[in-house]
Amino acid sequence: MRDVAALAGVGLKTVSRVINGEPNVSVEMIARVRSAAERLDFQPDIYAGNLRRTDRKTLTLGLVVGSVANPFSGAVNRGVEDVAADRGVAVFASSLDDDASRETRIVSEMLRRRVDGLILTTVQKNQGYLAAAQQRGTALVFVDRQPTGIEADAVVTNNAEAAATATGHLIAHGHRSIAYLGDRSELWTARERRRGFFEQLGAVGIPTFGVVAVDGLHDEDSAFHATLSMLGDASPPTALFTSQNLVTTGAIRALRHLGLHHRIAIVGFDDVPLGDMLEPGITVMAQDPYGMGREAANRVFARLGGDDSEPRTSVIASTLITRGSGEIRPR
Amino acid sequence: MRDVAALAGVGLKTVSRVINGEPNVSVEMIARVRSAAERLDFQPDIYAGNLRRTDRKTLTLGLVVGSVANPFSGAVNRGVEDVAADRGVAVFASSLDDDASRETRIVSEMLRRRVDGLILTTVQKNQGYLAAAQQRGTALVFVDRQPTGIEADAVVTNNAEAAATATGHLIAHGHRSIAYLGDRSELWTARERRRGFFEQLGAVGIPTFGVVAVDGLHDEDSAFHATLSMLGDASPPTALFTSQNLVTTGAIRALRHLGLHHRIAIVGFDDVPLGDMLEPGITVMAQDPYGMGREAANRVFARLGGDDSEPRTSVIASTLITRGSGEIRPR
DNA sequence: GCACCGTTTGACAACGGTGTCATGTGTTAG
DNA sequence: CTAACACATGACACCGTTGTCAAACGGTGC
Repeated sequence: MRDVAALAGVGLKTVSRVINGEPNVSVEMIARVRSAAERLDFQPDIYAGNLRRTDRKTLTLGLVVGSVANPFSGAVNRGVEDVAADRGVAVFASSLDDDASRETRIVSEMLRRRVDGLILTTVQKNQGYLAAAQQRGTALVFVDRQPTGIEADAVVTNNAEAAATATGHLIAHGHRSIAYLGDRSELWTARERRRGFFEQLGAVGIPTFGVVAVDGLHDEDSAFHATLSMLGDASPPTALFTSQNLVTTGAIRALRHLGLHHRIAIVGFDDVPLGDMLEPGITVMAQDPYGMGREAANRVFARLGGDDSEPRTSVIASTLITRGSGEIRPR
Repeated sequence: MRDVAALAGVGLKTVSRVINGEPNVSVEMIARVRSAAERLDFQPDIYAGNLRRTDRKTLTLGLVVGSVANPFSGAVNRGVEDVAADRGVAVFASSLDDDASRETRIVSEMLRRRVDGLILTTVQKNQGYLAAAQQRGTALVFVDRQPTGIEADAVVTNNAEAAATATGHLIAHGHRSIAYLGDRSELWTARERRRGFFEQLGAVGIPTFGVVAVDGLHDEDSAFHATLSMLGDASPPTALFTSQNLVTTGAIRALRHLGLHHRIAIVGFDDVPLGDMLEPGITVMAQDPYGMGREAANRVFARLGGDDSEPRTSVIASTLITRGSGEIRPR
């Protein structure tokens, strides 16, 4: 900037004024500074400016998700980005792989970069360590998770309700013996879906003590093997409820492996890519990750804009998409 | 930091020394500063430090991709992130949607944030506008694109060669009438794949003037309709080569819509999620986006580390995955 | 006892910008 | 003609941190 000022033969502050479009600068000055800036390809350093600026905004958001390579996280990321981009805000995304030990490190890395807000899909049991950052003005929004040990906004799917609806769908098609294939129970979403599943069974009077339920499935492979061994039992279930997309594909793989994909019903939580083109098509309870990302970003900007109402939890509805696999009736 | 110094009753510089682990500080000082920093939950401002620091590194990378919601881009993103995270570098990802007008804005936004390096999947015809940034020391690496108007590293798939191999695979299964369904020809990758396709036809003596080729397909819908109208012709092709994953799924949808998915062969460029579970399974030429991301990040860090050799293009091989759809023989 | 040296510490300037304020200039009202 | 005022401009301090340098201190060798 000094170079620009020198080249244009004006004071530093005048350059600053022109660059930031402040009023009370003569047209001649504006032209001179503009052309000098152009010639030097001057780009103001956003962080240097923020050092002195009173609002202290870095126009930066941190997003912590499972993995940026996961389609669910990708859609959340995109939702956040779209809202942020409208305000000239850039987004740091970081993958956690559901590894609690990485969480603290990643978050602290982002705080060192003075992000204005953090959107988090946390895995640690307690998020109390974020209180200091929140106190200092960092906007905190949890997405697909309910925070523990701290009061903050959250954006979640109607997990229990949606799981109950999905389960009800199987029951409505005549199933009484439905197995549950779930993710690791440390995850709040997994517990909620499990709860919805069992509550629905209870609601229609299906005894829950005999229900086959496997937890702790976190990838295709573990789901594949869990499904195989489950269906090898003496009295296998007539339908499966899978609580997450990787678990769903793993289970489908197992059904096909055994040639049972036209006989055993399955409803998955979370949409599966190309789920409509399989045979049968995969019936799913589809979440709206893009909408969740948008809502989370909107909450962040509302907080940054001064909204100091009570922390609120936005619930984003999911939709049952029937494609065939959930409508198979038991023999 | 001033607060920490005051609380510990030491000078500013001493705090700085402790935080950065510089030598020649007494153990007693270290303990006093540490505990004060702890009590205030002090996080150094990385950008303020970089202002004065001589190396001037923000430990930040910019990544410009098609869309963070696209699985290909997601995998690239993850590859970049994994390499960057090892060095404590954070990644800004931004989606372009192949919209040339957004490119300049997004890049300039990143330069204002003083990213150490930029990894770009550009769409504009010319990247000469990046020369000034490159001059100033920003490491530039193009991924899935060959730069024009500037000399810089690139990481690409062996597009032409892989397209030729895929085409050869169809020819080897008896096809002589193969249609080409391609992306917009402004994209370098689309042109390369088209070239590989036609060169392979030429190589085995199939006259190319009669070949049905459609360009400009950029989403499922356009590919769906292009495929429908193509197969409604008097003498439809016996096989399809689709140059991109969305085009592939659009074409598959059309084949199923017409009930031709077991009669017309198809080989897609770029892998399709769950491609192995369709019937028939989808034969694809799978790229390695994760590997591309890693390689791109490695190139960036090599340049930042002082490597000033000639710009080089890394070619990442792709793999033909046969699953059924590419092995259908013509009637 | 004194010069010399290495270690520990803090004062101060600097990084690239912005906020504040004073100064200079031209215009308008009385 | 002068006071009052709005506009245009730049000098200067400051944001949070690190590089440089000098000062204070204790130990060592002569």
